[in-house]
Amino acid sequence: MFRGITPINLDAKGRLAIPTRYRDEIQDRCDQKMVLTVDHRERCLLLYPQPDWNTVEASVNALPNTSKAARRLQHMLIGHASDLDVDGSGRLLIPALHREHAHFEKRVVMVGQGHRFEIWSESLWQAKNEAYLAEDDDMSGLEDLRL
Amino acid sequence: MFRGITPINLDAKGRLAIPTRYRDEIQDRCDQKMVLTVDHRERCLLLYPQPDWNTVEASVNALPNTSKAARRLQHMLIGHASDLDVDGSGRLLIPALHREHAHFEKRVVMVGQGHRFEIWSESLWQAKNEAYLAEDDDMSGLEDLRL
DNA sequence: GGGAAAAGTGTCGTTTAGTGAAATTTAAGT
DNA sequence: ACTTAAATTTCACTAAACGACACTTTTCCC
Repeated sequence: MFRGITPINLDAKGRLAIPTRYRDEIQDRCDQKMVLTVDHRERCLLLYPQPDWNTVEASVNALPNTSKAARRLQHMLIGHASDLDVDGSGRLLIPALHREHAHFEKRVVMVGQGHRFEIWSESLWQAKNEAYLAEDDDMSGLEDLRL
Repeated sequence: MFRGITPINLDAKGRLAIPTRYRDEIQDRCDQKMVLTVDHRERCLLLYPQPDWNTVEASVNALPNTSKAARRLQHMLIGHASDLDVDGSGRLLIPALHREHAHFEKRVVMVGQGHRFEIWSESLWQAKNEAYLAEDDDMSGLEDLRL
């Protein structure tokens, strides 16, 4: 399980060095084979170990393509999915289009989300957090939740 | 399986250079013989290895042609299909009519979609993505989906 | 039918981006 | 505090993509 948030500097070629504490698990789980795609509602990227991605892809593809929401998901998630290999130094080259899509400059944050990671431009991430704090706290539908 | 998204510049004659990472697979799969057609609901082109196209064509032809939707599919997909050979430098000449249909200028993106590719004008692709991000997030019917 | 122009094809050279390795810096353990 | 190991940054090399050029073929017009 991936958890925690790590700030990372991309290098001059747009490569992202994976935090050391995740490397063993990634090695075990997918033999360095990852899949990068975009989030369909936020300007951030999603990084899956390949086996986990395969299940996501299968369930998205199984949706009825009469549904508009389903086609949107298929277009965004599947359309942007790219296979990436972790190199010998534990780095991933983020394709140029993905960097542009998520407005990456030098500093990004890598956010563990269980079986996948979110990757944000640091400035967008901060803005997002500020926005959440400022928002009204509408917890309707979540009344039974104990935090 | 074709996966990933690649930006490409068409040359002055409207030729598209296939990304090298796909070339071996295309060579194996169809001996450089591809089929290009148009999508029936988006302004983009679809590129199949010839054997994959043959199965698509067969199943579209098998549809009852009493159905209006079926005739539309046959008209669009089969009507616009054209055989293309990858040249010695790994390039495809996109016929002028297809370029016009999909509003190609210099920059296009090639999107791997499993057994086929979508090819978009870069500006249309970006516009489509922005539209999706801006859209209201109506996920009704997809409540059980785990991404 | 001949000529010219346009469209198509192939090759080459330059530039840019991707890859891998090396070296310096940081951290950790003795 | 010093040694060792590890991680990150920098540099150098390789390969792919781009643009340019030249040659071939077809088509349209005279």
